[in-house]
Order: sequence, then structure tokens, then C-alpha cells
Amino acid sequence: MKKDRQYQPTESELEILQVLWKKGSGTVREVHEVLEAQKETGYTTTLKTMQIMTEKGLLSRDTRHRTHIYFPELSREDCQQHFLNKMLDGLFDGSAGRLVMGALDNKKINREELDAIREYLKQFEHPSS
Amino acid sequence: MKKDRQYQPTESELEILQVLWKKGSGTVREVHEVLEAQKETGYTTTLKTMQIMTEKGLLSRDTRHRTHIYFPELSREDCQQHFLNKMLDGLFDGSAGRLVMGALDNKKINREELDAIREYLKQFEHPSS
DNA sequence: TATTTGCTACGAAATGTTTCGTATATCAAT
DNA sequence: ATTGATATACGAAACATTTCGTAGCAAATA
Repeated sequence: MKKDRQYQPTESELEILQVLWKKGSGTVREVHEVLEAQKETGYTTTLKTMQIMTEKGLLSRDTRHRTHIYFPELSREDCQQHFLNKMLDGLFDGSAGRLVMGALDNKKINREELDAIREYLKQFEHPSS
Repeated sequence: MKKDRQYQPTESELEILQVLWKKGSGTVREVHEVLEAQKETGYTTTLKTMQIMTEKGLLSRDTRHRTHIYFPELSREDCQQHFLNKMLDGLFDGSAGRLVMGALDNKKINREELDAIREYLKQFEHPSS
């Protein structure tokens, strides 16, 4: 019943969440090393951002040891849904069908993904009639 | 060949673009009246934002008369693709299939939309083999 | 013509986000 | 114990975005 009362991550915050979603958890150093490989950025920048995210409730952390360990508090799935909803409302007139078709146009989709989508569609068949 | 060299709209800018996409074009007053119905906001705020958007190339305008008329310079479709790509990269590991499935979960999709999607999928059939 | 109304221009405050320098503490190694 | 490497905390600058007040001009109206 509550769900969407969560803070929505900014661009930078999203980059950090992505790392933590993949790893499950991580230290500032670990997260920073991934980010550093993608873009020019300083260690304390990553640190500060992760601290702010913790204040906001996007992350939690274990501070029992000198090196803190961070955990995502917003799930990837909830985040995906949040942004999908936003796009839906803001750009696709609320039509999920249009969004899906837009996504299909967007990138090359391989045979397996297409099959998976077709399979997935079956579950939306009228179950009774 | 150039395409994506366009500036990406912010949240507020998107709201304005939406109005203009629907109407095709409009004055500040017209846009503002729509926005005002959605949220508390001042006229000069809308005006200023539209002026900035014009500087950025997101809008153009006809200034021949006292009351300027604004036109979107970024198409809805390009904007959709831009944000879909962003979500794809940032949240779905680049997998359009996952994004599509996430979107299918997201909102109730009616029978017609489902059919349209299935129909749409056909065009991705192996065209040659 | 004088007043009111409605428009644009523009500066700048308010707010939000990102970046980084510096202080300080802890641990490891000499 | 001293030094060096590595942590966190934190303030504040640098940027970006949003909001709004005010000035000035043009059109409509009294």
C-alpha cells in the first residue's frame, strides 16, 4: 500500500545504485572503482554522494567496521517501475502499448528476446473465456 | 546522421513540450493555462522557461506579433527514443526485452493494445530465411 | 489622453545536484 | 613512536534548474 513513497534517485545516484544492484553491497572504494572506469570522478565525490543517499534512505550501511558497507534500499525493480511510470505519464500518454512499441523500435532485439516477449505476452491472454 | 545532438529536456521543460506537442504550437498564455490546471505555478515562470528553451533550441518562435507563438523543435518521437535509451542503458542492462516486459507488467494493458503489440511484433520476423 | 491590461525581457533569489578540499581518525608497517 | 595509506565527515564552491519580482512596452479601453 505504501510503495511509491520512496525518493527518486538522481542521475549520479542511479550510477551508484547500479553498481550496488549488481554486487548486492559494497564499500565506497569498490563502488568508486567501477565509476572511475566509466568516467572521471574523485573518490570523495562518490563518498559524499553515498552519504547523502544514505540520509535520503536510498542506501543503508553497516558502520561496525572502519570501512562501511553499503546496501541499496531501493530495489532495481521498484526503480524501473518508477521511471517507466514517469515515462508513461510524461511521454506516452499513459499508453503502455505505445511505450512497448517504442521500445521495440529502439534497439535491435534478437530472436531470443523476441521469443521471450511473445511467451511473456501469453500470460495476458483472457484466462477464462 | 546527426539526430541525437539535441539537448535533453529537464522535467519542467518536458511539461511544456507535452502541451505544445498536443497543440502543435501555442502562446505562453495558452501553455501556462494548461500547466496552471496541473500545478501551482506563476505566469512568468512559464514564460522564462519557454524563453530558455528557445535559447537551447528546444523551441522556436514566431515573434512577428506582440504575442509570440512557440513551436516544439524536438519531436515527441525523438524525445521518447532519447529517454528510452537512457532507461535502457541505465536501468535495464541494455536489454530492450526486459524493458518491454517491465512495461507490460507496469500498467493494465487492454486487449486492443495487446493485439496491436502482437501485430507489431510480426514485423520483426526473420524477413529473409 | 490617461488608465488599465497583457505581453516580453531580464536579473537574481531559491532550490537542487555535483564536485572537491581539508580535517581528523584508524590501521599497518617501519 | 613515527610515518604513510586509507577511511569518514563535512563545509562550501561550482553548476544547473526553477521560481518570481520588476521594468518597460504595446494594445485596448475609458
